[in-house]
Amino acid sequence: MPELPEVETTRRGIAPSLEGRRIVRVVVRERRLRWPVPRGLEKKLEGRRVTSVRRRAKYLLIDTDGGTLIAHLGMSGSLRVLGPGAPLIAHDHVDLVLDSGRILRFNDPRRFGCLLWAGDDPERHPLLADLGPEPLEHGFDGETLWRKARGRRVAIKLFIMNAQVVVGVGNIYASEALFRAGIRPTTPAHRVSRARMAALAEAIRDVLGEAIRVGGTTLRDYVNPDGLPGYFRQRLSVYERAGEPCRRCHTMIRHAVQGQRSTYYCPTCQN
DNA sequence: ATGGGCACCTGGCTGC
DNA sequence: TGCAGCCAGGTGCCCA
Repeated sequence: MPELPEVETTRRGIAPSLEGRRIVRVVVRERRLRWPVPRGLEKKLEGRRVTSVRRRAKYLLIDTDGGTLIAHLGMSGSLRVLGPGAPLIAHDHVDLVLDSGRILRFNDPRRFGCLLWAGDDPERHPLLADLGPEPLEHGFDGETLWRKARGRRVAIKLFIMNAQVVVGVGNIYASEALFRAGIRPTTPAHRVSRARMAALAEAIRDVLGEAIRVGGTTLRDYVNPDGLPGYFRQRLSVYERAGEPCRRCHTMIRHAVQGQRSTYYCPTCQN
């Protein structure tokens, strides 16, 4: 569920409670996530001190003085920081108990998320090794996009959702960024001009940045580590607005399916 | 190498 | 009220 803004909001929410704290106990109630929670993860983590909490793409990297825990929230996962003795609810799969008494609790109804051990140098982990640039950092611009699009006939929406092209752009923000850039989602990637790729890169940065600033998008069940929703939903231009008027030109927003996923666009503003 | 489709899972909503 | 069917913030993997 969470895209980059929701993962970043999660990171900012949990980091202050984790950094500098020691993990005193790890409780795994359900190992069957996207990949099984490794046997022995408890032993790896117990007694370790958290040094930092970082994000790469939609992965959270919890660095300790003895290696790094990789966490992914999948479609329905969340991490919350709770007080001692907080009651369990359905799908509370894993707890990291801290020396402060607080608990970092991983909940994931659909179990598409994962918790994996990366040891030192997590960047070399197979899941992270081949990732493209971070959209909010230097090294991502229209030129990068344009170059990678040479010879690529895939639809531009699928192209920007490809983590080898750029990371962190999921289904909501792909539609939103294409609306802002005025590009039809079905346009083959290699047909998008340099100038429009520049506009698209800027739109991606803008929409992700704005979403982070308001705590991400809550459509159904996303909550940040304090249990609060994100407020970007009311700023969505097209996502889940099929049949409603475009905020810019009042044409009805349209729905389409690409790669078995919903796409939304304005047929007038996006060409 | 590229593109397309499937799989993994639970829960909420819709319509008969 | 019950239930089948459809849909959902992701992404690795298999096949042509």
